[in-house]
Amino acid sequence: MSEASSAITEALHEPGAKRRQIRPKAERRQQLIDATIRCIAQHGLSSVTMQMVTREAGLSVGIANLHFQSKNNLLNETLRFVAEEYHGGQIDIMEGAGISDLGERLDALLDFQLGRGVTQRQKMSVWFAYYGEAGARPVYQKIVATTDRLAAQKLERLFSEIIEQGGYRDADPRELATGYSALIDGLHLGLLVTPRELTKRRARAVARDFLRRAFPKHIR
Amino acid sequence: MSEASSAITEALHEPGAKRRQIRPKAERRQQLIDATIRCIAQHGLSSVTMQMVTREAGLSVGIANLHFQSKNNLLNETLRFVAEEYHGGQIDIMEGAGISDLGERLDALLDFQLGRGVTQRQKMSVWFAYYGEAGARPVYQKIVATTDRLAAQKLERLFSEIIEQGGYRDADPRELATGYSALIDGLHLGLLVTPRELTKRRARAVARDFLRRAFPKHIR
DNA sequence: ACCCAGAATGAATGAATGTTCATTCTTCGT
DNA sequence: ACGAAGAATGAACATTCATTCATTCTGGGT
Repeated sequence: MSEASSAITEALHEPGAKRRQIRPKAERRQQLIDATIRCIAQHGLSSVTMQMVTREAGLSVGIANLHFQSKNNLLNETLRFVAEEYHGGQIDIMEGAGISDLGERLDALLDFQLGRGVTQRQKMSVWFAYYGEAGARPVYQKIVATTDRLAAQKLERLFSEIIEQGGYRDADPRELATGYSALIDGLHLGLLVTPRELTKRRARAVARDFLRRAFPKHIR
Repeated sequence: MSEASSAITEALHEPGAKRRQIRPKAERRQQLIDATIRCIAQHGLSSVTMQMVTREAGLSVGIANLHFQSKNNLLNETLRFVAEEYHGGQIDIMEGAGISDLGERLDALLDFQLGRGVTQRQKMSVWFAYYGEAGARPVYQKIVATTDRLAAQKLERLFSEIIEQGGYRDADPRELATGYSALIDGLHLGLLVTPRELTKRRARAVARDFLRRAFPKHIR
């Protein structure tokens, strides 16, 4: 305190002084969404405040309502972003992603789902924070539903191809796809809630085991 | 308003008039926990207020802080109740429950996990509402951890017995137990978030399929 | 019939939070 | 160099919520 602002002009040049910067709307929006994700992960969806988010973003409180109209809208857009990032990544892999061998493609999918990018606590926290509220908020259900359905269809098709290629008997692609998706979700949940019991390595092994039982010729 | 209380003594006999009742502490606590569950399911954990809960319970606002010391404590106790109900039910079945045949016991477990009692939207909502916050609140992790670990051990032991009895090769009880638990959690999540896509009937079929692949001699 | 321990009430309180908006500041085109 | 468009700020405001506590009421014991 004692060393602060001996002169007003001085303040602009002080170490901690943040110069007001003007940036395009899109950039600020992303900045705020990223800050929201970090806040949800650290404090939980129910205790996130606008002040918290804007401080985390290094911005003032007014700006959030400037770019998003309300807190609710900011939260919705954040969910949309996370959902599209997650499902979008999956879809890219399932559609091909330069991998022609179906077994390898499955492996790539598993890597994405339980690898670095997605399994960061941050993203998982956000994911389940919204899921937790989804029962009471149809808005959240609707936001996820679109991309979710698309990803489910792609997975079903991939499984279909694999089943045909491998000539697997008694394998229903829809049932297996539902099971696999649920298994991945459940593993994410375990990683989040009981990280002591379930390591990322074990989660991977469990998921691979599921795939191996279903498609033994394709996985290891 | 116009017809209300023409005389003070009258008020006590009016149709809507609720007479103050004194009940033992334990009963009031349960009453409040039940109301909390309904409120979380209907409005979401983040928008539950004390006024909401006490109104739902048909009691005054002061009483919640009389029996639980704070809102946080009420929420903690509610989670503890739900966790014990769910895991306790599972453990009872796995420990025997009068069913000697292991395959039938597995079926009973599945019935409990995806049957009427647990799959009620109410209970699922509550379950995942807390999970959503668990990443940021170690308290919730700790509350669930105890019963959760116990249930996991019992499941592992049940699977061990089945593996031995069936002489299944390449079946690791721990891995299978982790996978099955995760699958059930994931299915619950699907039932909650996308009830249109996933029916209870299909969820059951998916879970049975998992068990059949692992223990073909025991399941159908 | 009466009494009192303690259960129940709800208005009052203070703290926290979302939203607004008058004002300040940057940038860019001219 | 200048001015305008609009990006950014944060103090102020209204609302909502958890918590408190002085007061009222109930029912079992005597």
